[in-house]
Amino acid sequence: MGHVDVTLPDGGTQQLGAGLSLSDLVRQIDADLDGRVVAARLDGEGVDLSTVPPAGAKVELVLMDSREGLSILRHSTAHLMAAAVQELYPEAKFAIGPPVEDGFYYDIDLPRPVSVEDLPVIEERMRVLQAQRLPYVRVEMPVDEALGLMKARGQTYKVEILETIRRHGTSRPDAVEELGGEAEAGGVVSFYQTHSFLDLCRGPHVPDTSFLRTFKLTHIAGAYWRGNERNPMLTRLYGTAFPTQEALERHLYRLEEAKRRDHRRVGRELDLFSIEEEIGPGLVLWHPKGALIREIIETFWRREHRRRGYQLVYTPHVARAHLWDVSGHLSWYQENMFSGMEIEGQEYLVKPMNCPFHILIYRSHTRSYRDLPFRLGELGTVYRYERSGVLHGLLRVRGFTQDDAHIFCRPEQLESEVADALELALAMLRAFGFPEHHLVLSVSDPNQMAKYAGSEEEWRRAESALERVLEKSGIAFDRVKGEAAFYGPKIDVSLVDVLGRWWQCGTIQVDFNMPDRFDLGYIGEDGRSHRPLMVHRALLGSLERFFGILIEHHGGAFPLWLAPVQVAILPVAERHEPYAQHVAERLDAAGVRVQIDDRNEKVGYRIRQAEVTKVPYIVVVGDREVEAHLVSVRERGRHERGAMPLETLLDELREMVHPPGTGSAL
RNA sequence: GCCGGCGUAGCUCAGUGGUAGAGCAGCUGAUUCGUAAUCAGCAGGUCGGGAGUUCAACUCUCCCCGCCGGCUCCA
Repeated sequence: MGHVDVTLPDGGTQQLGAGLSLSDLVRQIDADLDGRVVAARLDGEGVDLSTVPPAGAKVELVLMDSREGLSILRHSTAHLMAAAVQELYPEAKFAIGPPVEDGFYYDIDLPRPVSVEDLPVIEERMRVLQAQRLPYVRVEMPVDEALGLMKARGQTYKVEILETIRRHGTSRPDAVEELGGEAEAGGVVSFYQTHSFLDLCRGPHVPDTSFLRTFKLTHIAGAYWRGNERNPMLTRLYGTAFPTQEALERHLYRLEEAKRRDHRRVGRELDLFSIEEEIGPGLVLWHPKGALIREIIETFWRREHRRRGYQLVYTPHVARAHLWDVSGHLSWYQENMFSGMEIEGQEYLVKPMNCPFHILIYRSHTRSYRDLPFRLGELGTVYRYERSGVLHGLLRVRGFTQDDAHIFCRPEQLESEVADALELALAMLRAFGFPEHHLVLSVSDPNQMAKYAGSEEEWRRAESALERVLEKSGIAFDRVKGEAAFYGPKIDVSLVDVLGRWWQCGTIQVDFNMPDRFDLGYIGEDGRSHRPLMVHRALLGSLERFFGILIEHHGGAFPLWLAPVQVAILPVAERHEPYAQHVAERLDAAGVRVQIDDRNEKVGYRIRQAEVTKVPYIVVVGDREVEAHLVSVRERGRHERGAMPLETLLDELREMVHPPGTGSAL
């Protein structure tokens, strides 16, 4: 018997007896790895462990707890779930069942509706199957044969997928370019057999069900076939799987943590905002404490913008239909606009965006090149019709205030304007406690230049200006082709919150369309009229949404400068109230937001109240403090710091109660 | 919008066809208290809205409103 030499990722080689599989290789390398390796990569291609490697192959083992291994584990679990569903519902038709961020799902066309009560039944069936140590057997066959097989089994969705594959050589024709062509039309496809469930699937999979450790079916949702609402609605069964019980428990804990921080819950508990059915969905009431935080955010925002040469404006909430016709909103945005109202025979529409108003301010005078860059900022409230199913607390609403600005500049000023806007965006986010960001550059699709406003030359210059800004920033960014709006390329800024979630907030967009539509101009050094460039930008996005994110990030325990009540003062008994009043006045004079809690309750009760409402500082004053002119300080989160002179506390608070700086101002 | 679930007091939730309940919050009183809930009493609900079935509906049916989880992260 001969043997083959395989190369391992560490550069070493292993000899493997001819005809032996990768499973044998794993056992040969280290018996401890057996069961922890779920699949392998052969020369970069994912394969099952049952594969027999050819001589000279480069082998990488995929461990269960790696990102890739976890996906395979979940994907295999999705097949197990499908096998269980097929047993319980023989007429079920299967669509797709991929692994996702937190687990996996399978979209299934079921003969009757199922609810969460059915999940334990399916899960139980899965456990029975799992215990049988069923193998995942790979079967390859020509596309035509596969089509015949799936047609015979009535698996209409699989038939559709196979027809796409036959036509395009891949299941996703739009991705052909990225994948570099993939298989030739009329090629071979693979199936995986688990118990009686045979599924069209590229793989790889774990060798058998004993590799699956701990899984849980989580919820059910509807999902359109191929995400298109003209297609039939399928039942999507969600589940998750992990290599260990502890990992599953960590995941469940994280979900609970997210629930604890949910801004809808915290917003109610801390009395920050509400959304009332009588007013309408997606329309927000800012209660006094929430409004106070918003006011602090807005004041900070205005200060930072003035420092950087923005001029702040106010504009109306409605405008004549004609304006929206000129701006083009009526033709490409009308379905998102609140319907119009008629006044004196004229139709008026509620604004979904602020740009036309800012443009008219620009156009209200003849502008000279000396006026540029001309930066207009506004906390502008807009209304947009969002479909009822997508509304979500403060994060997706119908009425919201954008921290909007429009910059009119000369082409040669574009790069520095975008750089300044990006710098401001990042500085603002850092100030609110978000040090980590993600940047995405969206550029045109060179194959579809016809659909874009502006010339190819303008696009090329703008895109390279944005790209240079990003490169100089030193922050990693993704460049996505074809994601630009028809009117110009853009940079999107996402923040990363304490739970590691990404939230897109900021956006900086070049616009080649509006200046043309409104025929904007400026007089250049040559005395002739030129078209200015226009940049739309928002940093926080919308105040409503940003507030929601901020609540969840801090779990309601806002940093000192944002806390609606910064210091709670608790007199131990009635006779200490005059002293409490004195302390409050001193703090108030230093710009600290204080509240005396002199309710007829024990100190412990009031401390609990202050802790529960996330007040950052608690000051207790009783006989000892009155006598020695001290304050007893306690910080949010159970730190009792003992008595200190009022001056000491004042010194500590004086700086921190105010908004932070944002570094380099212009 | 669509699929599934939910809607009882300000909040969290019991109540499976026969006179609407609890805890917290609120109000009143007592207590004057030292670092995460003092005690007692009172008040609070067209059971999301409307129609129907029934001797009788929070409970069963239908319509509407709202909320929650989702609606292509490559077969």
